[in-house]
Amino acid sequence: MNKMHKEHNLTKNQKIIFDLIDKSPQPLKAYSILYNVQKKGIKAPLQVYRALDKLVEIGKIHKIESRNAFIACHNSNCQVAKATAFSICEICEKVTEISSAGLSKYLANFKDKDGMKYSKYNLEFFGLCKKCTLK
Amino acid sequence: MNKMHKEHNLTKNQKIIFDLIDKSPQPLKAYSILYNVQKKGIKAPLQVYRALDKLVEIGKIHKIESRNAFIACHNSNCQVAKATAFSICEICEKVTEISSAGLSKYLANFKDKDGMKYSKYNLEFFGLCKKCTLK
DNA sequence: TACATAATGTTATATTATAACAATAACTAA
DNA sequence: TTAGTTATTGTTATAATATAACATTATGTA
Ligand SMILES: [Zn+2]
Ligand SMILES: [Zn+2]
Ligand SMILES: [Zn+2]
Ligand SMILES: [Zn+2]
Repeated sequence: MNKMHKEHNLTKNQKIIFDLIDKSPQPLKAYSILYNVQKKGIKAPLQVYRALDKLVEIGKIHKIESRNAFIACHNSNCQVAKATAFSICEICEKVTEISSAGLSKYLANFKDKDGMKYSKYNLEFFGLCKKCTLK
Repeated sequence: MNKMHKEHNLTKNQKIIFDLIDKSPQPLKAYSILYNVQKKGIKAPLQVYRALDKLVEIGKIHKIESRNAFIACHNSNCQVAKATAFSICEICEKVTEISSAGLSKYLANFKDKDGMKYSKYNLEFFGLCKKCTLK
C-alpha cells in the first residue's frame, strides 16, 4: 500500500466508508452507509461501526450527536475530533462544520466554576439555514 | 423544586418520571427509567418517551445527546431547552449543567460566516472531574 | 352540552449499536 | 527470517434506543 502520504493509511473498509461520507453533501447514518456499501462487500453493521469508530478517532469524520449521523471533516485545523462545532438547519437538516478561530479560542479557554479541566467539546447550533429562512 | 420555572402542570406520568430524574444524581437512560417506574404502572417504552419528550420541550429536563440520557434542569435561567451546556466526566460519567452568563452571552451572540440565525444550541464539554483528576 | 386538544394504554416494529469469537493481515523486534 | 504482538476483518446473534399505528380516556373551552 502507498505509504508516501502522511495521512492516515486507511484500511480497505475505512476507505470505502470514508469515501462515501466524504462525497455526501449531508450527514449519513450508519445503516444508510451499510446499505450503500453492500455492493462493495461490507455486509454487517459491525463492519460499518468499526470503520466509523476509527474514522471518528482519527478525526476524518465527526458524529453529529443529535442526529446519529456522520459527516466528513472539512476543517484542516481539526486533526482530531476534540473540538467540534456544527450548525444544523432544523428544516432541511443541512449540517455545516463551523470553523471560527474566535469560537475555538473562547471554548478552549473556557473554565467552569468547579475548575474542571476539559479536553474536548462538541457544540451543535440549531436554526434555519439561509435557504430555508427565505421560504 | 425550582420555582423559577414557569409552572407547568405535569400529568401523572410526567410527574412520576420527572421526580425520578430529579432525584437522580446522574443522568438516567430511558429504559432504566422504564424499569424504575414499572411498579407505578408505567409499562411501555412509549409512555416513558412521551413523558421525556414533553419534559424536554418545556425545559424541565435536558437530554445529554452524547449519552442518550436525561438530567433534570437545575439552572433557573434556562426556561426552555434552547441554550444548554454541560460538563461530562469521561471516567465517572458525572454530568453537570453549566451556568455561565459569559458563555451564554457569547454563544447567543455567535454568528457564523454564512449569517445563519441560530435559535438554539447544545454544548457538551468532556474531561475529568475534580475527583477523577486526583486519582 | 359539544367540540377540540392533549394525554394515555397497548401491541408491534423500526433504528441504532455492541458482544463474542474465529480468522487474517500488518507491525515489531530479536 | 521468524515468532510474538496488535489491529483489522468476517460473521452470527443480540442488546439498547426509539417510533408507528390505533383505540381510548381525560381535560380545556365555547
Ligand atoms: Zn472537523
Ligand atoms: Zn435549511
Ligand atoms: Zn437547564
Ligand atoms: Zn469523574
